[in-house]
Amino acid sequence: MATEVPELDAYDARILDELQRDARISMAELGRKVHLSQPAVTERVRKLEMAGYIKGYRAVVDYQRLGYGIRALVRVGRAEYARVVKLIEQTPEVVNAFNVTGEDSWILEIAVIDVEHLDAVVTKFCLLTETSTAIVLNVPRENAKVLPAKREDIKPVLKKVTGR
Amino acid sequence: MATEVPELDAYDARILDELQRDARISMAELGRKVHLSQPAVTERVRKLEMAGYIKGYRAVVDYQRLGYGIRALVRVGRAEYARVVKLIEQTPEVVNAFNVTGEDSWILEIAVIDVEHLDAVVTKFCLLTETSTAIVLNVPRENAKVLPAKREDIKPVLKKVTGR
DNA sequence: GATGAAAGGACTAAACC
DNA sequence: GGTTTAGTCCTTTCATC
Repeated sequence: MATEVPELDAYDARILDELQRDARISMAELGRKVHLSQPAVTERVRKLEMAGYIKGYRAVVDYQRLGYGIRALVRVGRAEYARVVKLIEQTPEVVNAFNVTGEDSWILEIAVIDVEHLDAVVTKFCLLTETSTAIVLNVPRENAKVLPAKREDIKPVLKKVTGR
Repeated sequence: MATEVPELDAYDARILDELQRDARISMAELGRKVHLSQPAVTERVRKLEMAGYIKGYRAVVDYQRLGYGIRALVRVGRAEYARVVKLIEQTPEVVNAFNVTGEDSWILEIAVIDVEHLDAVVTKFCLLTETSTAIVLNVPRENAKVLPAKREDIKPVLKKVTGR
């Protein structure tokens, strides 16, 4: 449900912001940044975790640096759901797998070493159904921070044709 | 360059693994897990950060819980590069923006509150060029862990037609 | 790289407002 | 909900092996 999130106040929003910026910040330092005492922020972070707003904390690694020279987005056509999921599970090169509406049922983000490796991974999915591969040239925005949704942030679309 | 990463040994690989699992683990605990002393892991983590293998640490938030009821992937056709980048910069709903090869120059991952909000965001890009929107139904794999690339992990493709 | 010691900072739990 | 305090644990920086 796309409800508002009235249970989150400005402190929570700032805490979520800071933890998305640097997840390894100490609770004492976080407290200083949001102007709360250390036990207070610690308790709020615990509640945000318990309520499922925060799912975890992850180190962000550099694919290129780790030897993955190519990132690609692979569109995969209609195929039996369970078969695709199983193949994804057997393919560690898939870093994100979206099941989506539309002609292409899946969009997979993969990280591979080189073209030979790309071939090996894409071929596995080609055996199921049609695929279409796009190589990532660059990523001007990656894993942007997300704040609690506020409906007033929606900028209404100006439609040329209005009713009545 | 898609080089190997010989400068990373098994300890570094385990450290990267653990920090991708839980970025807020203490250095003492991390040391216990990878069987190194605490000063030793601390130094290794510092080096991994300095060398750019680790780009940072982020809290992973739940879009749904934060009020974003819809995630979508928007394919955006050919358009002037700078104009697209500028529009992305002005659109906080874009959480990932991939500039890719192929007919669609961009694939954007967006998080929006509801259909009205989706309309507002997609329309901004429609004004530049053609777009195609696919709603995310589910995400069986999200931000999977990545380990240092090893060429021997590539499973060679069995081609039906072989040369000579 | 391990170990050990010492100082500073961070975390937890309790009492209290 | 918030703060403060006290005790414990963690981290950092030495030194030494």
